[in-house]
Amino acid sequence: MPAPVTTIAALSAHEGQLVTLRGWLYNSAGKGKILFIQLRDGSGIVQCVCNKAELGDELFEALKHLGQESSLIVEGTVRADTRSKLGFELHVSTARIVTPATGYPITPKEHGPAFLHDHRHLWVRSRRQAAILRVRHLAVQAIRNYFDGHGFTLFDAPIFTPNACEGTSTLFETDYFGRPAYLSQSGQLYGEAGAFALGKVYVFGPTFRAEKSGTRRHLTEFWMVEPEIAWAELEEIMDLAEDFLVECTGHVVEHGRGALQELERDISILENVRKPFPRMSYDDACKILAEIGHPVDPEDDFGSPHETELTKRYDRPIMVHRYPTAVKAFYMKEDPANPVRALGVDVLAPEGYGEIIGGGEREDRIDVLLRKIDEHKLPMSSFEWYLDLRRYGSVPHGGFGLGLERFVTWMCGIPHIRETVPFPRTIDRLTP
RNA sequence: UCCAAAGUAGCUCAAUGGUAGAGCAUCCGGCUGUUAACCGGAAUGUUGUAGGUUCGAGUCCUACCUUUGGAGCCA
Repeated sequence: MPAPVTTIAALSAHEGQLVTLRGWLYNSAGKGKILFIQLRDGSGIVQCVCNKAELGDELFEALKHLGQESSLIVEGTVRADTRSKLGFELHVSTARIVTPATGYPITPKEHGPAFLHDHRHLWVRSRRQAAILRVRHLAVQAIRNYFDGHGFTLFDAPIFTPNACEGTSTLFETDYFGRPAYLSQSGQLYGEAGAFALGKVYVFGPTFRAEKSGTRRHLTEFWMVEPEIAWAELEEIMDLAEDFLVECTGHVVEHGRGALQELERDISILENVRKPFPRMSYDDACKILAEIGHPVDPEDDFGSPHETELTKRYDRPIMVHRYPTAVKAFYMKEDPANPVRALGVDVLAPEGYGEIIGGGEREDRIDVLLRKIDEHKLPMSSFEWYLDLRRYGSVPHGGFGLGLERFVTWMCGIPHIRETVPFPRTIDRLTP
């Protein structure tokens, strides 16, 4: 009678018992008549001890010559052992080789990023990559939990869109039965329609940007969550962004401690993400930058080196609000107290991670909106449906967009965004 | 799009303008406590592509391709 199947993550509950594990050979080390196999099953890695005298010559020799990532099923006794990182190891009584593998390209030694990304379909098997993808999963879970638990309704926006949402970014054009269609660069305008229908909604889906940005903070395809709330003004949007980030960070830390430790993340920095986040106007941020020796032209948006210098001064995310209207999207509401400033807010993550959230209050007055569409030289006909939202019972409203991968990059404390998605799409990478 | 750097064995990298090298991976052998094991042996090359300079080019020059980092733009 075969021993019951379990997983490596659940091994501690089976100490002293005979169990079956199914997995892949992560690494092995022969020592004559004893063989150590590091078995990976997706839930963890455990050392399996094989003894020649107990397994017999034929099986022992077969296991000894098994290449990295060969799949196998092992049956053995779970034993506590202080020499194992896991605290347990499996003393193998028998094994079955499912599919032997030879020449697995990703070895335990170092590799360059181009090679690893060419083998992304295999690279995701490695400990570090698996840990990052677990953090991503927890981040998505936290985001859904937060909005679902705060009265928001999921409101899906289309991915094929007839025109630019903002008119600024470059879009991916596709052939839609003979006419052009564009991959969505934001679900926000549709989210606004949802907010006037359902009160509080969130759009959560993939977003596409054809900008030729080849930096460690950019993907051409990424996931964005965009809450949108009727009756909300800028202060309420900032309160929401703050509460949301505290909750999501807390969820990742609470449930992802093991993964974060695998990534050698300094968890104390994430535990520091508590209210209140420092809030400052763009003009005040410019003053601070000037004081610390990084002056900026206040009518121009500051760049990413300035952003980094600013965030270095704080131990938690900061919120910069009221940017110059001229550099912001047409739909952003002008500050009635100072029309050259817009009621927008960026949330900048600490440790140099920078902008993870952009949002604010939307222009709710149709006459101003008509003027802004004209000023931005956008095709009025494309926005007729959007203008209808102002024609039929417009109210103050707003929201923000969080870049999922940027949030995950920060949670993991890793240098590059491309490792936070299973198959990254960047300016020069479309495969695998 | 702009600026900078780099392309040599399956991988990571060496090689003063003068015979193409090492470690790892692979294959063979040895070892009863390894953790990126160790020891011995074997095999591994159109030096990104196309031109050019030179007696001679991996090395110098030009163009192109690819990759990496950064800027702008953004989440």
